[in-house]
Amino acid sequence: MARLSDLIEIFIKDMLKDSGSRDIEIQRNELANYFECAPSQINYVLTTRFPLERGYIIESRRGGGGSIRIIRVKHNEEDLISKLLLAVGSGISKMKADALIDTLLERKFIKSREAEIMKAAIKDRVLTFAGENRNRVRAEIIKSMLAVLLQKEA
Amino acid sequence: MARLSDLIEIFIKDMLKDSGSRDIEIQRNELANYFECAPSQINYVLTTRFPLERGYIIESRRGGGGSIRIIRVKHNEEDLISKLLLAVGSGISKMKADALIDTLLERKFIKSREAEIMKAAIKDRVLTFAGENRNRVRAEIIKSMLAVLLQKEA
DNA sequence: TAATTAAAGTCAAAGAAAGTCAAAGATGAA
DNA sequence: TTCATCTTTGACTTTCTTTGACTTTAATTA
Repeated sequence: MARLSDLIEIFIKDMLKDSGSRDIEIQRNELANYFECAPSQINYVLTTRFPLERGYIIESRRGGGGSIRIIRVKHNEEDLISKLLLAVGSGISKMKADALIDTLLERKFIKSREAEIMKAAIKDRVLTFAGENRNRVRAEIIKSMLAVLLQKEA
Repeated sequence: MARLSDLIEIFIKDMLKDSGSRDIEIQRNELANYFECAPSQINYVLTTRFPLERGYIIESRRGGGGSIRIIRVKHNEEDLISKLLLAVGSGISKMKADALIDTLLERKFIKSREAEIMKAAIKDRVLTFAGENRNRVRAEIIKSMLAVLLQKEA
C-alpha cells in the first residue's frame, strides 16, 4: 500500500536532514535503481513533493557527470508570502494549496490550528458546488487568507 | 430485513471502537468486496450515516495507494459549535456567517487571528466565481472550518 | 571534430484508487 | 394501493501514481 512516492520523499528529506545543509545533490538513475523504479518516477516525486509551494527549488544538469540538486529555500515571512501569492495566481489545485499551507506551518508563520482552518476552507469536498471554477475559487480563498497574515502578525 | 447499509454502518462503528483511536482508515473497494456490494454503496453509507452533523469527518485520497479516513469528533447537541453547525444548513449569507464567527470569538472558541482568517475565506468578493452557489459554497466552507474546531480545541 | 556514452527531461498511456449521479428496486405510511 | 422516501447498483468520471519510449544536453573518446 505504502506509496513508492512517499518512500522516496521521506528518503530525500532524510538526506537533507542528515546533510545538515540547505541542499543536497542526487543522481537520478542511482536513486531509481535503489528504489527499483523508473527514473522518471524520481521526477514525479520532485515535482509533486518538492515544488516551490513547499519551499524547494530543483536544479539539474544533464549529460555525463550530471545530477540533480534539491535546495531548501530560506525566506523571511513577507518574502515567502508574496512569492506564494504569485504562485497561486488565478487557480490552484488542492494538493498545491495544501503544500503552501504546510510550508507556512513549517516556517512557523502560522499555528497548526490556523493551518487546519485554512485547509478546511479549501477542501475539494467543500468546493463541490463551485463546479468548474473550483480551482479559481480556491485561489481567491487562499489569497484572501494570506492577506490576513500580511496584515496581522502571529 | 437488516439493511446492508445498517450492517456497514455498524461494522465501521465497531472498527472505530476497536481501534481505540479517534480515526480509522478504510479501503473502499476492500470493504465493498467484503460486503459483496457496489463500491458506491460505501459512499452512500458514509454520507447518510457519518455526516458532520452526527460528529464524523470523512477525508479521502484517490489514485494508487488511496484510501478513506473516518474521524470521530466531539459532538453533543448542547455544544455551541454543534448548534452553529446545524444552523448553517445548506446556505448562509455573508452577514450571518460573520455574526457566527463573531459569536465564536466572543465566547472565546477562537482567537482573533483565526476569526480574521475565517472571515477572509468567506467574503463575497472571494466567492465571486462560485456564482449562484455562493451561499451554498460559503455554508460548506464554514461547516468545514467548524469541524476543525470540534476536532481541535483551542 | 565526430561519434559515443552518460546523464537528465518530457509526455502520454496504463494502472489504481475514490467520486458522482441517475436509474432501478425496496419499503413503509397514508 | 399508491406515493414518497430510502437503498442498491452500475456506468462513467476524476485524481493520483507508475512506467516506458523517446528526446535533449553534456562530457569523453576515437
